[in-house]
Amino acid sequence: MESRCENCIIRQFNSLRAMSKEELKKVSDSKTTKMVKKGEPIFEEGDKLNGVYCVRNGVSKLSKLSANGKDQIVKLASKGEVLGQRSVISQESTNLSAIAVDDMEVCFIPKESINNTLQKNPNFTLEVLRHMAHDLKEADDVIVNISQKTVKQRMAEAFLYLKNNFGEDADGFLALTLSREDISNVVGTATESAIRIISEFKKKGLIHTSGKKIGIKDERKLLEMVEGF
Amino acid sequence: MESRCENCIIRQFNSLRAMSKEELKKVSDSKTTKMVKKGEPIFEEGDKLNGVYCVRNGVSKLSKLSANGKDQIVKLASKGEVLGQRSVISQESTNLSAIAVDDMEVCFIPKESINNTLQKNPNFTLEVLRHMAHDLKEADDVIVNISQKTVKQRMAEAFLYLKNNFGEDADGFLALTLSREDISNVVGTATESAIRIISEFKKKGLIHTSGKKIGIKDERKLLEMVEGF
DNA sequence: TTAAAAAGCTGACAATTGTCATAGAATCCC
DNA sequence: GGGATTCTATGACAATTGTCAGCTTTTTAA
Repeated sequence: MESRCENCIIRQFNSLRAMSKEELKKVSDSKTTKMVKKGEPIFEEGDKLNGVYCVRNGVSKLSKLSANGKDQIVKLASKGEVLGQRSVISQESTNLSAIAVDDMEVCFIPKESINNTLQKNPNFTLEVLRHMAHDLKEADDVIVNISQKTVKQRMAEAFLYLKNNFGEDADGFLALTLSREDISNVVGTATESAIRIISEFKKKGLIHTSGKKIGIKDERKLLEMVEGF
Repeated sequence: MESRCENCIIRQFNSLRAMSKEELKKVSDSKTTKMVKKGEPIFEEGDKLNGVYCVRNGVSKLSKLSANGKDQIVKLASKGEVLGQRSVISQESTNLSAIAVDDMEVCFIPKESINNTLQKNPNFTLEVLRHMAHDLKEADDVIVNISQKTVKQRMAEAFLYLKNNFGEDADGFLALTLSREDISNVVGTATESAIRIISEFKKKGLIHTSGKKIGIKDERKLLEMVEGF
């Protein structure tokens, strides 16, 4: 189901909102919509991107393969986020892979529309810049967390992050269900370690699980653990 | 010794080069130059910055304090780099401290000049954006390195990084001399671990030392170690 | 529906890394 | 110039984390 960018509410959440009506019309005329099934890539590390992808539905993991064959998930992007901006801006091939965690619906916007607007509309550029400044700050936080916190602390933090950013379903489970392997790749640890810590948290009554679903039981204690108590 | 921004060659290396003559003149009239002694802060985590700092001489470490009381060095900035951009752009207090590793000379540019140009000169904004895109890509690499490589690999990488970015002196030592503690804070490990690995590298003939100075002896083997052989 | 594949789980063990204690070397500064 | 302080270095030990192996459960697809 196609629609016009001018009317797309998703736009309210990202830098596209700083575009003028005319610019949006051009974008809308050149964009294409794409369905991506769970597990399929939107793009992969090293690809040269000819545009950016705006997430309409579903969640994507942005990850980077390390020399030892493990993926590190750097960011989870959902509705309203724009993927591939950095690559288009710096005109380099992308350093991250984007893989669907859910079934997804994304809009592809050719780089010409983006670059054109970047050069002509300072408000748009500034808006993109603000977003990127935010991402960079977050990246700094991730660096400090990974290097200074224990795996257990980072696991606790990851669960809280998932709750705060993706919410819970009707039964009190985290709305975004990740495989144990994905969780370990967010946290930056071995899958077995992640599983072990999940078992431990369950025993301690911090979380509860059902299949691969995880629910938070004692948020306060998880928070204390993140802080180091 | 004061001088005019219009004539400053440092500018060639950073986003200020995208400013027009008039804009540069305004910047030059409002800027102040400051000497910062080794060990002194330019600004500290949580400060609200009223402008950015352009490094004319010396090296600064950008670090973030973690809950366990250790600093994590996120970036080493030298001649030509602009500090505090992110904070000024997002109008938040800064998330990093900037401390002089050397004696430094920096120019302070009030945020009004920057913000004004950001709103009026798309080329400048785009240039800043490109820089930030680059920083973000580097930050992703750091995340993957820290989470997927061993301390030994990261130490080897740090030495190569120091050689490539700051060069060597006449005697073949790394031009930028960091304390063992700073090295451990770049790598994200305990100071004792860093020292132990330095000893080990010395025994294996990968590096040589003289006091706190470190020189690279076998670059190839260090590289192999980084790659995981 | 069922066989195959993938994901989840646990134990045992090894490797890595951090912590604490201590001592010598270098540096600072009065 | 000499005492105090900080930095470097190393040993001993403990804690954390990763690896491998084997088993169970869940999911996938023929």
